[in-house]
Amino acid sequence: MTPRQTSHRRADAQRSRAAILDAAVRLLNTRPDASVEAIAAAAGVTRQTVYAHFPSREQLLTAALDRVSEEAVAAMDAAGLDTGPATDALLRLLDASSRTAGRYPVLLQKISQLTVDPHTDHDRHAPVADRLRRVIQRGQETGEFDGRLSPDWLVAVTITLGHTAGGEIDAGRMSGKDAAEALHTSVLRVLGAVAPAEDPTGE
Amino acid sequence: MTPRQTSHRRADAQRSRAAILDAAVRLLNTRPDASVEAIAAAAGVTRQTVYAHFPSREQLLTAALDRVSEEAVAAMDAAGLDTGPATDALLRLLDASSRTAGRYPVLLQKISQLTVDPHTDHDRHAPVADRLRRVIQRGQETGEFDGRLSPDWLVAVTITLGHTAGGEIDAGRMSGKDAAEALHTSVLRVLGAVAPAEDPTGE
DNA sequence: CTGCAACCTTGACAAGGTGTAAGAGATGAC
DNA sequence: GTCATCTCTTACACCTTGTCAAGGTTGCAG
Repeated sequence: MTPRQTSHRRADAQRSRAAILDAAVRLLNTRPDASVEAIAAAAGVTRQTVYAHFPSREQLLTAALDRVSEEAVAAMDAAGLDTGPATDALLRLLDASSRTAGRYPVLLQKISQLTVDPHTDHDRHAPVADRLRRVIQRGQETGEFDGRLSPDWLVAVTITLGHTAGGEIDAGRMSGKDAAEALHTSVLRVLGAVAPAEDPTGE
Repeated sequence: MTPRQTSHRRADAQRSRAAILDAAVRLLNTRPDASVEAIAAAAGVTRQTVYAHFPSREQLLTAALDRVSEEAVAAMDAAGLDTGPATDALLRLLDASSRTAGRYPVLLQKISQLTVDPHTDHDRHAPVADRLRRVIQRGQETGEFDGRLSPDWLVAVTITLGHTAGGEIDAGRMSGKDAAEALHTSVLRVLGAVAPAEDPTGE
């Protein structure tokens, strides 16, 4: 039953899989507790077909998150992490992430935090975290950022602050512009950025 | 059916309610997806009795969280928020919160983030957030903290950073001591604390 | 263009969760 | 000791996840 994906016949199987993931991302983004049946229906497929591709609901969610994660990673890579001052690269990276995260507010805000397994979650965020860590480490080596806090902690903090900013926007407590500004300032402060432009976009 | 709690007979009803909440906190802390039946059993009560006191599973979780919240608020109030420099008061407050949060790691890490309603969640954290805001505002007024970021944002950031530190501990990626140290430093940096002792506990 | 393997679908089932209901029994307040 | 209040038992309807088997379609190889 399980499509073997590596062998003989996979044209329509691949198409089904893509349709399911597509529907999953779309539905879960507006209703994180959507049932497998609802996702199947939105994909124009039967519930059993979903189970033919994904062994459990959780694995389906994982695959959907991975898809979003790939999109985020692509946007980050397009931001040019290794060019220019680390501070600038980091801000570009934050903006790129914000744009992707802004496209899937509910999905990232809710689902990514109800993962059961801590190290599964860690693995999922790894590609994103790696890029962040690279920039942060570079900044620490060049002296742009303070080196007293460990890169791992700073990565976690940066991601968390990004989620916080997104949450404030979603809750309607901050405008997108204010949140981006507060996020920039806060991240730079935590990083101990020297000569913190403090607020390059403001007055 | 619903115990009226305000009128005539409430001795054993109150006792049942307390036992249920007690069991809920205890069980949910180790298994956030515990069923109502499991909670009822742990409380020495039937599932229907639980439903006699709490109309739905979600309201039960809310009540359990409120109980933990009260404990945290009590600990915070005992920390003496209005005495001494705001920086010291804030650090005392963080430690008090950490101690309470450390007692309910899973419950706070998981449950408090799968709340459905954003403003319900905001209300639940209100008592905690108010005390934080009071200290932060005091620090801003005395000039101990920088005033460029809004108190509301700083409150959200501080709570979030506390959750992050707790998460790193739970995941085994940081020791309690390291996490507390990183949390102190990070919060003070975001607040723009002047003369940041940077790390009063370390070397 | 025919065959066959891979895929999808229909239908049915078991297990477990939430929430509701009615009636009999136990318990505490007065 | 009485009676309202609370709890228990039993039963139900509904939804969701996950599994199974049998039959119908589709696409690729030859």
